[in-house]
Amino acid sequence: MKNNKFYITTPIYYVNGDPHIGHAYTTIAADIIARFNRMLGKDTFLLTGSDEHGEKIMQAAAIDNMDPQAFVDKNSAKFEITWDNLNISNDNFIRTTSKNHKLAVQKSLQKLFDKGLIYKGEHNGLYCIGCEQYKTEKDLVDGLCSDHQKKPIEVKEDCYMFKLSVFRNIIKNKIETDELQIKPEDKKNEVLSFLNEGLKDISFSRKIKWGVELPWDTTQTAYVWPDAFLNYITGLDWNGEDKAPPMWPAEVQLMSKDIIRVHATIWIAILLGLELPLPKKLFVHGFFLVNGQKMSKSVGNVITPDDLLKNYGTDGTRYLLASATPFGHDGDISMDKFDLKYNADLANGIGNLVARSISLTKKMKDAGIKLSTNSFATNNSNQDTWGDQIFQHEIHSAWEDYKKNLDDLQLDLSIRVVQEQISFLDNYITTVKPWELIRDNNPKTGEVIYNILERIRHIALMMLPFIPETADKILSAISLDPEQEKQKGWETFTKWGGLLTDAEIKESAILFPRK
RNA sequence: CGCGGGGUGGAGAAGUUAGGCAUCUCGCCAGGCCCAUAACCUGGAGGUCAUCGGUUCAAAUCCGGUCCCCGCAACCA
Repeated sequence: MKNNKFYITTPIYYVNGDPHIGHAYTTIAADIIARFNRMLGKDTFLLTGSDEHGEKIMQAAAIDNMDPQAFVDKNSAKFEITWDNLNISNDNFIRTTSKNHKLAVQKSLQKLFDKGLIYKGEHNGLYCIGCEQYKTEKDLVDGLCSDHQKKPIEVKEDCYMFKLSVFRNIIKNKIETDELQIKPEDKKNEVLSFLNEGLKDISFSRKIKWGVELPWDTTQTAYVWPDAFLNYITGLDWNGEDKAPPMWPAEVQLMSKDIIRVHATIWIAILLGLELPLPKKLFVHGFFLVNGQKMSKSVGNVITPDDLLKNYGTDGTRYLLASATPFGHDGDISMDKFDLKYNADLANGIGNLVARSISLTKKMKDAGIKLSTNSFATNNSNQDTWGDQIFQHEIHSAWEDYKKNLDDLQLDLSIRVVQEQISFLDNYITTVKPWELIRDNNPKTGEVIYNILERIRHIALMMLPFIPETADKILSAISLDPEQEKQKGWETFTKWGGLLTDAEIKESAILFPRK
């Protein structure tokens, strides 16, 4: 029954700071994929949310002189506002401080504990007295705390451990056989070679207050792994019962490359321990570099979602991020490159194309000519290379390519298919010269303009997952309602001829002003 | 020999799984068009596909060596 469902998740973001471009990238990509699957008619659910427990939150809250709960309320709201500004169509926003989530985490931990998968152990940490906090190896420079230039002391602390090690072989097998897909291929290889080195048991709890209390030992709270990862199911209103909700498992879990290992090991082991189904696919995308450098506050080259929104608007930002780089690989970005691409693809491309098409239509109407589709069927004997057969075939194969690329999550490639359609139509207009047809009152005029507008309809629908507001504007301009179009079903709206010949064509404002 | 990825006209990328005319976007040059947001269309210049060797009728692609660059190495999208 649930063959036709599509569940996609983003990671939940740690809300000790503001949303940055990487969060936006993952979330926009997930939204595009979700919107595409809704277009296909699938029962689609998009989940994102925030990770709100842990020591760093406590510290950040203390610096702001705030209660942790008030602090995460404030910060997770910033994320929700950003997603609103980016027109993200998430079906839920899961917060790890929500009551239902905490309850489900506790039930799950108890279950793992009862099965003997959690045992009492020790956590060895590097503690910096200056910072009053634990450091990881990565935090250290030459073995010293970067803030205090002191060597941290080794501290042993009681905690509960999770038997991750026992899951190595089964996880390896599931990945090798693609029962659990990891894409792209190089990331799968990386995970497999990591698994070859073996898995160690990991700490599952800490002695800090800000977290989910362990049911059997309230002096400890859940560490990030059981707390954060379970959001992917609690986000579906799961309360920890034995059976997963019908939407689970996820078809796609999106993430960036820095967290693939923990997902492919710890998260999967938790699911195996709870005897819940595994996600179908973990898809890993790359990082952004700015002019070849890693984005960092100290270098001062950070580009924020708000910077992009201010410059390019909602749809401009969505489009530029989605097409900036091959999906699944690192990419180099800069505001200069964004400006170029904005002008080339959005202003000069789709924006100008729509403007010239609508203007031609208006001139045609002023000349008293109507849209028509009549004579093509009887007109096949002519030598016109722009005949309707070619025209229809072209659009059909374009839809196939488009769908194939999006099914494979190749966002950048599907955008390229649409760009080809735009070029094709620009070329058609230049070649057929509708302004001459109108002037000469040529009997083909109505058909030619129909062809142009019908093609605009297809382009707008292809763009719908990427730039929904703009697609909406374009469809409205040719008297179509996006929701009604989608209702017709994929097979219908991708066919040639969806535009009505009596459609009222409205002028629309400039879609993307040039930079 | 820790693991993984990469080196393709001036810039950014595709193509490598499956060998078969080196492709796309931006930039540059020349022409065209006059519907459109100084837009759009056509043509052109520019590449020994990092490098050396091998296999083959044929190599960016397969094999071996060398030189560079970049990630990861347990809670940074």
